[in-house]
Formats: sequence, structure tokens, C-alpha cells
Amino acid sequence: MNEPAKTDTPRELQPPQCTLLRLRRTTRRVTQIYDHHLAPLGLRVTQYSLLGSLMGQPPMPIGSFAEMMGMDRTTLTRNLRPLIRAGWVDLVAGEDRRQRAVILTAEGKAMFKRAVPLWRQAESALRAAVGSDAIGQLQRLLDHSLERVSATA
Amino acid sequence: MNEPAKTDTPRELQPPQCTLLRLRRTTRRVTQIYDHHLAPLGLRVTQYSLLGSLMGQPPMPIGSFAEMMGMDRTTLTRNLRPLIRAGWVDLVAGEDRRQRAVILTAEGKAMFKRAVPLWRQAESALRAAVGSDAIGQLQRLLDHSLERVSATA
DNA sequence: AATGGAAAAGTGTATATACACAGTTATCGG
DNA sequence: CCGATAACTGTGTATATACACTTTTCCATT
Repeated sequence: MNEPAKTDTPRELQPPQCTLLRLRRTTRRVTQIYDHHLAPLGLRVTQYSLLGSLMGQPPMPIGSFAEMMGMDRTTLTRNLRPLIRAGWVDLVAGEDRRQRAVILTAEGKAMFKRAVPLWRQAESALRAAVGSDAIGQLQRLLDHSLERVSATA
Repeated sequence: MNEPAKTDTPRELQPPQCTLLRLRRTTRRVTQIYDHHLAPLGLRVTQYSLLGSLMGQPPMPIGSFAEMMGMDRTTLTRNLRPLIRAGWVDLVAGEDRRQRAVILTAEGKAMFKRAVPLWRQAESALRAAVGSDAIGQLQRLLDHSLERVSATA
């Protein structure tokens, strides 16, 4: 990998004061770590979180589920597709003929349980690399930021 | 929006101790904020950050640029496509016949300069909602985490 | 009961992300 | 000089993300 010319802008200026740039960069990297840990089961971390969020839940209408996940409704629709194809999740009729509700199948529950140890490994690896104190603070700040930002909107 | 049955798992258990879930959720939401601010120019925040990172730079080989952005090389290739189509960046020959280097066009520079005020508005809105102290701590923790995680890999 | 508005969900389109694989060019050992 | 290897990049495929638009269904008001 060739370095660019040595007379460049100093690195201090490279990631400017952009909060989102840092959020996105870090999310990309950490997502890779979790995905690599989950890879032996052919599961992505987004999928893991969807399965886990459905554990022990009654049938969840798409819209409610999307809101719970903090995800756009149409994003959730697409994200459910591979899970349905794999047989881990099913769409059933809701209380309303407009609604379609998401449920976890027996295979989905089993898959999630098999994935938990791998997820735990990923979480541990992250905690070991970054430090428990920093992880705790980071989680607290992310929760705080999301709450504030959502209240504003 | 119908609420699911009231006998659900309590909300405290819903986002479990998953650091990445929080990172991804918050990133989704904050990305929307920035994208909405940049929408009048038809620019996404990822594109904004690519243009900005090219400002004042010599021609950047794809690989070096990807490393600088903390982005997979092939992701960068795809992300550059709309910018090239729009005429904001160009691919030129590198020092090597293997290399292709990215440069910012005059239109790209102009577009970035027009976008800076919109980006600043987004950053200000985020700071106002979340609080300056929290934003500062969040940035510091994100930088720290990324550095630690990258050193480990 | 008819109807118009609101609610729930899906689709078209475009970008963002990255792994596995393939193609081309440089470099180095003999 | 030649062949093996490494370096640089692109493509195929799959998922993740969300906006604009459409379709279907419910419901309230007349």
C-alpha cells in the first residue's frame, strides 16, 4: 500500500470535527468484528439482533417492530427477507387485515441460542480491546444521544 | 401504531448489553439528520465526507484513500461511482500502471464548499440536541475505541 | 351506507457495505 | 531474462439502509 505524498495535510485535520464521520467509521469497524465472530453460523449481526429482539415476544406488527428497533419500516421489511427465506422468522396475520406480524420460528429460536455464545465472544473481544470503562461510557453516551435526538425529531 | 400486548418483556431487557446494537441504531438516526440537512444539494453525508477528505489532497490511490477513510477498498470503489457520475471526482493514472488515483474536480470542490454550511447546520443541530459536553465525550470515546480496535486487528 | 381520510404494509430505486474471486502489473530470486 | 509472488484494483453477489410512491384496509363523518 503506497502512502500518499509525504507533504500531506496533517492527520489532525483529516477527521475534522464531524461526529457522524466517527460514528460511521467506528460502526463499520465494529460491525466487521461481530460479523466475523458470527460467520461460522452464517449469521450477520443485524440478523442476530432481529432474532434476539423477537425472543419471547408476541407476534410483532412490522411497524411496531421497526419502531422498537429504531429502524425504518421499509428497511426492516428488506432485512426480514433473508430470515424468512432461512426459515427463522415467519409473517402471520395480525389483529387487522392490514397488519402482518413477525414471529420467531422454532428454528429461529434454536439458531439464536446457538449464536449467543459467538455474540458473547465478540462482545468480550471488543470489551478487552477498548476497555470496560470506555465501553460503559460509550454505551451510556450512545443511549443518551439517541434519546435526545429522537425527542427533538 | 398498535402497541404489542402489554404483557411484554420489560423495555430494560430490550436493548441488551450489546454495544454494537447501540452504535448501529444511533448511527442510523444521526445519519438521517445529516442527510436531511444535505438533501437540498442532493448530497449524502458519506459523499460529503469523501469530497471533504479529498480537499487539498494530491491524487489518492484507491487503497490509500480507503485506508484513510477506514472503509473497505471495494466499498470505496462503489461509493465513488455516484461522485464520478456527477463529475465531482475523477480517476486518474497513478505512479504505477496498477494504481488509479482519485482527485477532486473543480465542480467537486465547488460542491463541497456549498455543502459546508449545511453540514455545519447538521452538526450544530446535533450538538444542540445532545449537548456539547456529551458530543465531546462521545467523539473522544469513538476515537479511542476505533484506535484500540484497529490496533488489535 | 357511502366516502374520504388515515393507517399499515409493500415496491421501485438508489446508495452503503464488505467478502470471495479474478485480472493486471510490478518486483524479486534465480 | 523468466517465473513465482506480491501489490493494486475491479466485479459478482448479498445484505443494510431509507425515501417516494402505491395498494389495501379500516374508520369516522355525514
